[in-house]
Parts: sequence; structure tokens; C-alpha cells
Amino acid sequence: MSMDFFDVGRYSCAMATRKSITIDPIACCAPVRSDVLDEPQAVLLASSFAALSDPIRLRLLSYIAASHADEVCACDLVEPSGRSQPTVSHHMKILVDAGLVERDKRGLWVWYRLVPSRLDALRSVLG
Amino acid sequence: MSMDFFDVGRYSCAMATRKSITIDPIACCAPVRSDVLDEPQAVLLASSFAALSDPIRLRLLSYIAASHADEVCACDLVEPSGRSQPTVSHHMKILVDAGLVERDKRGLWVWYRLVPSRLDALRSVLG
DNA sequence: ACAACACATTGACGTTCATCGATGAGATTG
DNA sequence: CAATCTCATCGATGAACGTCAATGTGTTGT
Repeated sequence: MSMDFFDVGRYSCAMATRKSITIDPIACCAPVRSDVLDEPQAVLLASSFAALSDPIRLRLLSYIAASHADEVCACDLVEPSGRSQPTVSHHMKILVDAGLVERDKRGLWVWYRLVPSRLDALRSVLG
Repeated sequence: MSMDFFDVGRYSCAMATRKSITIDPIACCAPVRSDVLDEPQAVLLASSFAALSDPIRLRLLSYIAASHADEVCACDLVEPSGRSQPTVSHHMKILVDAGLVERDKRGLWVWYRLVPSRLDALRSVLG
């Protein structure tokens, strides 16, 4: 029975965040460049990077970030993105599900806001 | 004729790197969180993140990074990855094409090495 | 030159993805 | 409550992706 190098012992995510109030599943991933990722961590991180792997989503993200208000109305994302309203809604859902953006519905409108800690967490995984 | 918010003026990539010897197309992208990405930048970045959006590729990457030597033989990636040799070759090509890994063939063997500057560039785009 | 080896490429298959028109869900207004 | 508005979901379609068996390419050793 051969040793699987990809399954060497890793510190536990639960251990690392036991004392933390907000448990960020990405922030507790070991950096890609310092240790071998186990399968669950790799799947989690891959899904996060997948959210960033579409040009439309990157532009939506940067558009929110670049706006001087820290919130952007969904209605202001459709026309400049050059995509249909259902398509923009679809992409925003992916960003929200990835935890990179927060969604806040007030009345008829939906407001989106970045989640800086998530972007920081992803960033640190790359370092 | 309406103004496209996504197409506001951006500093030119060519301008930013004119003096640089190694022109890194990612390093000269504006950070996602500080300015609106134009379409070509977004496409380039999206393709880079797409290379990171597969668990197998993330594990291959981290396996190379975690090895004490700074090079890893392709022959040492197949068995621990749990994928066939053609599949590993396919994924490594994607990582190489994304500029995240360098490929060096010596004799029968192929050696892979990380490209830290590319990972740093991607990281800074996230910040 | 030939056999053996490491890795890449091809071809095929099933899955996932981006996209949009049509429609649904929920809130607001008159 | 009916009309209107914003956004989400559904259904369909074509493209891209991950995977592997089979085969190709280039190198080494005999």
C-alpha cells in the first residue's frame, strides 16, 4: 500500500478557528505555496477561484469596489456590463455564494457590497 | 448614446511596463478592488484564476511548492494526484500556459518549477 | 536500428457553464 | 386589488471543461 503524498497530515481547520467568532473557511486554508492542500481545502479554494474565473464577474466585482459608495444597486450593473438582467443576476449570485459579495434587499432594490475579509483571505492563500 | 461605466479611461498596460525588462501582463493590471477593469484585463485575469479553479491543479501547485527541492519531476505527480498520466499532463499544461509554472525537459524527464512572481502578481491584483 | 521509457496529443464522452427569453416572486404605488 | 417595478428562477442551447484509453513524439540505452 503506497503512501499518498497529497494526504500528509494537515492542521485542522476547526482547530485553527475554534476561538474565532467568524469562521472563515478560506482564511484557515494553508497557503498554496507553503504546504500540500488536502482534498477538501482544494475543493473549497477551487470554487472560490472559479468565482473569479469569469471576466464579467471580475468586472462586476471591480465596479462595485471602484464605486465611491460602498454599496452598488443591482440596477446599475446591468447596462454597463453589456449582459442581460438574468445573466447579471446569475453572476452576482455566484459572487454572493462564494462569499465575495454581500446582498442586501431594501424595498424593490438589491444592494451589493464587497466582503473585504474574503478577498484578503483568498489573497493570503496565494502567498 | 450612453456612457459605459465599465469603459472609463484606464492607464495603459504598455505604458506601465515600458521600462520593465520582463513584461508581466498580470502585474500591470490594476487591483480589482481599486479601479474598474477593462475588458482585456478582465479576460486575462479571468484566465489566470481559471487555472486555479480546479482542485487537482491547486493540489499539483501546492505539491510543487511544498517539495523541498524547488523542482518536481512530472513522474512524481501522477500517482499521488490520483489521476491518469494524460490528465496530469493536461493540467500541468494549463498551469504552464497560465504562467504559474515553468516546464523544463531534461532527458526523458520533465521538471516543473513555480513562478513566484506570477503568483505574487495575481495576489496583488486581489489587494 | 531497435526496444524501452517519459511525456504529449488525440478523440470521445459526459458534465458543467454562460447566456438569454420567458416567467415567477415579492415589494410598492395608486 | 390591480398595475408596475426590480430582481430571481426556469428552460433551452451551444460552448468549454475534466477525464481516460489509445496513440504519437522524442530520448535513452543496447
